[in-house]
Amino acid sequence: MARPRKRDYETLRRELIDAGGRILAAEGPAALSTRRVAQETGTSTTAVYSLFGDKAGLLREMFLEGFDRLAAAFAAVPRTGDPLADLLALGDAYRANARANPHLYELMFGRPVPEFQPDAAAAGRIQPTFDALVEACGRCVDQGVFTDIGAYPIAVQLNAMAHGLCSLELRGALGDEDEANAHWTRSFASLTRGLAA
Amino acid sequence: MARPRKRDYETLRRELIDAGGRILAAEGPAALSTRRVAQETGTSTTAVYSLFGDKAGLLREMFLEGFDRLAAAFAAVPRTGDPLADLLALGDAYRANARANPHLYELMFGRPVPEFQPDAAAAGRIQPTFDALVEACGRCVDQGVFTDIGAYPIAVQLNAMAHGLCSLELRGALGDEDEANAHWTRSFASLTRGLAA
DNA sequence: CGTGGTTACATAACAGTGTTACTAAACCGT
DNA sequence: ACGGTTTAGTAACACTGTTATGTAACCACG
Repeated sequence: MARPRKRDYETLRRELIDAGGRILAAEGPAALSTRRVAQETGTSTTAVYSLFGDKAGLLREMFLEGFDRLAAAFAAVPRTGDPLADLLALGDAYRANARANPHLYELMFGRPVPEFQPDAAAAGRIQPTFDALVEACGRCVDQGVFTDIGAYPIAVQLNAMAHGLCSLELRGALGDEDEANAHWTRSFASLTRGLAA
Repeated sequence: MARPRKRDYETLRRELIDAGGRILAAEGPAALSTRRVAQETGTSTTAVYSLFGDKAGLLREMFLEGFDRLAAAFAAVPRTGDPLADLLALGDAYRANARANPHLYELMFGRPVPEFQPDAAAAGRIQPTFDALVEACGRCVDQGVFTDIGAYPIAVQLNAMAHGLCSLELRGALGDEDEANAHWTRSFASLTRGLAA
């Protein structure tokens, strides 16, 4: 009935997203063009527009891919009997993910590409990963580690601190890796101490 | 000896920077083009390239303009006998400046425009405003408000928290203004409590 | 009082971008 | 075999940053 697709719909989709991620990581947002990702995957710009509708659509998928990776990193954090340690482990996972995918991190939490800013639907995908943080905070409250001002406000504070530190570190403002480590541990020590019961 | 300048060198320079700021605030980074700022100031793109060398050069000046405004906001914060109150006032000034100039804030601390990222010289201009924060932290340490882990590490923690909260708020992730206010006060209450002696 | 030289400025061209018509190609039901 | 329908690639449009080219304005000098 119709001309068959050269590649599987899903594989082409993934190839384009991956190519975008590779270009973004290797050469930054300025090099990320529809022609480039199309050429990189051996197809034409039409693919981008039929699959994603838009360059923003492609960026949206890369954005979501970034959150999938973060969610996977969070899921890999074990749930021990020490909720505070779990919380700090989540922070480490957040940081490691940001360092491993700096450009995706910028795409997710910065605003590096003017063509795209997360819509409500995309922002909704953030929720699950944030829920993991809230859940861990809730366990800290339940076990009396933190004073109960609500798990959500606590999560916001930790999130703000983690994001702020990531921003500074990715910008190189936290010195070398040892210094950055020290800033991270000190910062979360202060904050969790202030949150403690 | 030569054709005289239509406008004063400095005034044209300022007009271009202001036009850039206006466009950035009104229509976002996507609308910020050399043709546009030139047209807006009644001149041609040549002015941008002869004065700033580059679009990145114009962005650089806007970036520095943003820091000048932040520095002015910091300078307007009075120095009372209560260093902790002064510190919180600095935080409020930081937040107010970010809310008043959201696109400049993105240019300064986000990475919204791919054509430009702050070079070392521009980054050096950040120092004075950060020094004001370090100084206030130092006074807190001196008066025994904070445990002495060093004024600089303390400033980094406060800076990270402030930037993290600003990012979340500008993204609309902190709810309406009342909720955002609550998050700000709670967060700095926790952090300063954790830093307290 | 011309006139040449030097500088300022504007226009237009170049390469590259996102985006979208248009056209060719390939399959499958008839 | 053939025709209809869907896919995919090409090329065009309007835009971007950037640069080269041409023109206009002034002043020193003859």
